[in-house]
Amino acid sequence: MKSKRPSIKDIASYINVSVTTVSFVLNGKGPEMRISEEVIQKILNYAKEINYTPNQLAQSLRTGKSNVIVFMVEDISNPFFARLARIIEVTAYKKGYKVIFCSNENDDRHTEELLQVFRDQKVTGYIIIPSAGAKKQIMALLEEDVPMILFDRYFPELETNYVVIDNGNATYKATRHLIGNGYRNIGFVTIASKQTQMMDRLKGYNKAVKEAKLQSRVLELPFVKASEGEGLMRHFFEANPELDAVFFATNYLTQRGLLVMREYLPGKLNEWGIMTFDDNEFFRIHTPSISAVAQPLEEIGNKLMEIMLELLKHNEKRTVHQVVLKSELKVRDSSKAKDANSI
Amino acid sequence: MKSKRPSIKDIASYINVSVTTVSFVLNGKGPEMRISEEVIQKILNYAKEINYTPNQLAQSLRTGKSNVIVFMVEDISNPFFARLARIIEVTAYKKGYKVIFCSNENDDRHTEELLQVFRDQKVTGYIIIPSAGAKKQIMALLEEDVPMILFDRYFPELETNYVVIDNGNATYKATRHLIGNGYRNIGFVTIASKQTQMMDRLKGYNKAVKEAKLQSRVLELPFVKASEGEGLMRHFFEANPELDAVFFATNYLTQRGLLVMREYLPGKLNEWGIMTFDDNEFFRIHTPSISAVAQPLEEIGNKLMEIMLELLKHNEKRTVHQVVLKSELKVRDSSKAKDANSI
DNA sequence: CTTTTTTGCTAAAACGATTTAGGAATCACG
DNA sequence: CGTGATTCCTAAATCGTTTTAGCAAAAAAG
Repeated sequence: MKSKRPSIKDIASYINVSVTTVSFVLNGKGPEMRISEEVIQKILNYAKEINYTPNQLAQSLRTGKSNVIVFMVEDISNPFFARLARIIEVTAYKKGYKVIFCSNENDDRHTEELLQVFRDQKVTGYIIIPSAGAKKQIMALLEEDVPMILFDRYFPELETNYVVIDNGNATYKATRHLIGNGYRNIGFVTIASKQTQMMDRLKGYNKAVKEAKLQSRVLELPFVKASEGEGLMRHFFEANPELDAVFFATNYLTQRGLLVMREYLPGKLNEWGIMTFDDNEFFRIHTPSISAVAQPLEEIGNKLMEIMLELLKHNEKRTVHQVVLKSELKVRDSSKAKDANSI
Repeated sequence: MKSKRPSIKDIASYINVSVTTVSFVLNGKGPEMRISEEVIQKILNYAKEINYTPNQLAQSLRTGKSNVIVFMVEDISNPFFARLARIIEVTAYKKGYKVIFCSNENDDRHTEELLQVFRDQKVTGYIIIPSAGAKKQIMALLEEDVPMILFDRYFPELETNYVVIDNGNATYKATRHLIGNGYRNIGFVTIASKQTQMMDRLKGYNKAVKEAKLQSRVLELPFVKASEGEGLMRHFFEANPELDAVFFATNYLTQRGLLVMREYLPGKLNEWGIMTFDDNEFFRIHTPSISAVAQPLEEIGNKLMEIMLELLKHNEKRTVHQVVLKSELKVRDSSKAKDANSI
């Protein structure tokens, strides 16, 4: 019952031609190789009839290409990445590629280990959020000349393909929105990081604040355990009693921050202006609903795959694809002028 | 520069033995095959020295095993699945397996298509949340006798491995908890589904309610678009003004439900008892914080991989692994007796 | 000193494709 | 008719492993 799946050989012997011929035909090289129309048709028909699909392992072994795309993010359980993964998945499968997801935990060694594994697998393409110090590994990949796209962040010194968003401008605008709604002492909570996306966000905030002649109040959390981060946030909030708004630079920080606020400064939850980077379904549900800079997930995912497919088709390294997408400010309750309420 | 990665052949010619010998040694069959200790050591040393790793494609082609584990869920962007994915990922990579994630959208055709793709790939093992009508496909896999574990739900009629949680009991207890805190008219919002996990939850609720001689008030949402679901929920809430608590049977429903409540019955948010199945970071952050039945994610993930590795080692189909894990009730503000507040 | 057994290894086929180099017929042309 | 071009196809190598079957030399047994 468990009949082996048909191979090229089966087709060959049935039609009474060589496997070479069959291979040519199935790869569309029939005409080019001057295989007669008659034979071509016979092969194609029979292949369809027995529902032939090539053994990808064999194909990969021979060609050195595996039809596997690696999608490496910081942490696949982060909703932002998970949703992106979903979008990537759909297009990839449609085009006959499989996707391997993995999380590098923003750790360079981990990144390196994973890449090592994949190198052995002749992975066809990489979509990567590089960890902070992964420049070396990315350069190595560049040298290997395998299709690769960075996203979320990139190394300005490297000529890589990338898809990012306008972090600076988005943060600038969101900060201005807060200012426009009457907030004057806006805290900015971010993590200490030299990575492009975080630097740009900080710059955007500072620009808006300076333009408005307001004071910049930044808390740069060292990359620490959640619990410690909460302590530092609390201290920051309490040490700056004049704060009337806070801007969290990533969704992760917002989660922490909201908890801290509810715990220690419950009154401020509805009083302060609150803004976050990276939207999330729960920010809509939260009371008050949280205003957010929303990354255009669909667009990012589609763009990534568009570029990837392009790279896979004709790997012309002449053109580097560098895309910056616009993000959208979702204005919700948390950033509206509170005058009405503050009776 | 781009030196080819070493193959078994390189080792063979360097040591001056046949590839057969090298293969035996590298597969630990040296002693068994009576390769001299001296040669074994030479091979192992050299292999380590040049940092040899086998070409998995070739290995897979030859052995018919691909070292790829498929992890199929409803929707990888659902936080519950994403977090589980993360846990699976860690163990799998540690053991030298790769994981391919995919989403079947709880759609049978989609499940079938995906499985078709994977069958061609000689996937080593499957961890699957089956879509409602995927019994046939699961049976087909069973026949192929490839390692497979279902989770979250299963088909009682099929003798498959599975890992699930005690849906019935957990819901029963959570409902009793609500009752114990003084709630008397508890609505149960679920989706119309004959799948084990949903049926069990409904049963658990009904049991608790009946035992307490309370009335069962169930809203079974047909599987519809979010927007329609919200309309139905709203109607349900308004048509049952005597409600004083609501139990959402999945995290997805809770999201919708909280939005509906905030929109149309804002007063009830702090008044009603609220309980949800599937915990989530945001339920902690929410005001009021939402009580939840938390699935033991770590345990589920670990158990799945434990069984999978077991199956991969000695595929003895004699024993079927069927595991039911306990879930934990996280009591938060939303289910505490509200008497104090209702001045 | 044969014969048998054990030791220590290897040749070659196989997995299922792709691709290079070329061969046999047929045809065209002078 | 001889030569060259064209048409249509194929043999065989290759990718990097695993595995079966077996061989030569040394050791043990008789």
